Amino acid sequence: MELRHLRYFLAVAEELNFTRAARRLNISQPPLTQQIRSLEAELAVALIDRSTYRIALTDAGRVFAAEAARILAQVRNAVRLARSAAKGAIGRVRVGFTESASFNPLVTSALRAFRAAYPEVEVSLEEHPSTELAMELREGRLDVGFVRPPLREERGLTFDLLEKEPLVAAVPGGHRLARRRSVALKELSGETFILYPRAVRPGLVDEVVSACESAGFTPRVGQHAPQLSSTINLVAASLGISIVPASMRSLQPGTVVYVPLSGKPLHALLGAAYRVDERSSVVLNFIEQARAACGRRAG
Amino acid sequence: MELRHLRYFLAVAEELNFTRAARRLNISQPPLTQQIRSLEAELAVALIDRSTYRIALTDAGRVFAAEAARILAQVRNAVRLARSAAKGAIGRVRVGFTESASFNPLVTSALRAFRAAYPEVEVSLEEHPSTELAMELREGRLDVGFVRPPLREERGLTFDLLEKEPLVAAVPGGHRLARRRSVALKELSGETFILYPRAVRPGLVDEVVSACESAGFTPRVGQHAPQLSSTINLVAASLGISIVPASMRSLQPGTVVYVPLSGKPLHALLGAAYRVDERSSVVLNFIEQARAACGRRAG
DNA sequence: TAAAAATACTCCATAGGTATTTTAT
DNA sequence: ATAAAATACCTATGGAGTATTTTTA
Repeated sequence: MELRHLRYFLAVAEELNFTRAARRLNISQPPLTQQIRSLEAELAVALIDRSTYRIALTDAGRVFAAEAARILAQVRNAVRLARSAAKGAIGRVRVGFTESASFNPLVTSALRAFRAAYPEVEVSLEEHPSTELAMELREGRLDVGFVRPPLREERGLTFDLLEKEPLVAAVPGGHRLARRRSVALKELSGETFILYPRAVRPGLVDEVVSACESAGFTPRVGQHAPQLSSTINLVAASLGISIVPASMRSLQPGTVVYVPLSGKPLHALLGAAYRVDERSSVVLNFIEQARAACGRRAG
Repeated sequence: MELRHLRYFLAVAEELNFTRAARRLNISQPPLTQQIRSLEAELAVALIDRSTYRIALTDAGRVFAAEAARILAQVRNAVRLARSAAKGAIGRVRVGFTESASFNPLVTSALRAFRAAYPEVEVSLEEHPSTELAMELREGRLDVGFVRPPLREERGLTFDLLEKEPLVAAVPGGHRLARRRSVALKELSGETFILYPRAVRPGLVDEVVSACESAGFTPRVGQHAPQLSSTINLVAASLGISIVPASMRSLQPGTVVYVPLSGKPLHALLGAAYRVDERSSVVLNFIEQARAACGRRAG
């Protein structure tokens, strides 16, 4: 059986006249009769009652005509859906982000913009440590990652830089530097630092440590914190100070003061990572929206 | 587009390998490639990502494969439904009956038996005066009618006799004949009769009137009742007596006594009427069931 | 290099056309 | 007598085959 049989039979069922149906189908009457007969032979069911002058549908014919109409409608719908999917207007995008990225307004505004532009696309969100994100992306369990470079292994991944965000010092409320409008990096040389394990967040740690070394000292690490948010909690508990991306300001547990750094600006980079061979329009549209959100923010 | 394209594409989508898919489809690989390409050309959408060594589905391909699977399942279902309908196992039968037939246990047991045998068939029931039933049947608004002959116009209709039911006298509770085990027709010559208008129920009226005339008197009609059930109500109110089918015994409003008639038996006929050119298996099955119910009752 | 898809052709099955007959009213 | 479906026969499109080349890992 082919769709041709359904199209032809539906025309006959609607016209109840082979000659008119054939005209409507732009074929001649004999092949139409032929096709309907072969359909009936395949089903082993009479669809048309030819015993009367005006042909009529049998019970089976009525049932089959209704089904044929549904099937043909579903075929039209399948075409529509495939075209939508090709344009990236339907489908799914699996987005991952590191904890620190989740505090950045750019990430949330990119998500908002994408949902508005592509309401039919399902967006799933997952938080992972930076090191895991690269693996999830390469192995196809995630499509896009909001990350801070460098990724542990960038093979097979593209990184689009979205934002260079200043780093600021985070100090407890009562700290000697808490009232300052800005602070030079070397003024922190005597402080106890709270940092995250290098294994899980190499980019940010390397940036901070090498900057301190440029300023002439090696930061004394009093405590490692597994999460950026727990870093802030430990700072609030006066266990030390830290250096964090400016967007962390939105996090205010107890009394933590964020003091801009003076001197040579230090930045945390934020961007979107995705597979170099990514071809999904949904995913490419998502990255496009993220870049656009970034442009609006910059401009 | 033809179902062939869907079948072929689904095989490729499942195997992710043209050669294996072709083997599964019992065709060679080049025509399969050819058909998939022509499908993609018609949709103007890439369904398969051929840029890698192992081919992959595009987003659109995944969507289309899912739709293709649904469509093919629906085609299989359409075939199944058409075959069911041809056997008369699904569909609809519209049954009409006269008021007097509705009191007959044969009618209700035929309906019960049919519903048990063909649970998927929708049965609609309508009550109409005998004269209307014939028209409804001939014009195709009903499929089967439980009627008492003669139909006003039987052209185009077949009548299957199901039962010959004795007629009995219906008298008020206090009537002189109420205690009798049986009564001869001529004993009713002095009574006032309650009959139904001949226009709406010719069969029964003619039977009764001609029987009375054979017994040597013309029944004196005191009252016409539009319904058989109102006839019984009028008898209960002592406005007269009547002669009704024995199955009316199930109707007992107030005190009405049904007395068998002695002498030459008088019968009301009950049967099923349907179009002579009826070809619906559903309807033919229904009539078959009615005859079977009748046989069980008789045997 | 090996495995798989694409290309180039050949062939033939069958969808579709034309002419005509049969059927039902 | 007429309208419509069925039959008979023919044509040619395109689906499928074989052989080969190209591509990619």
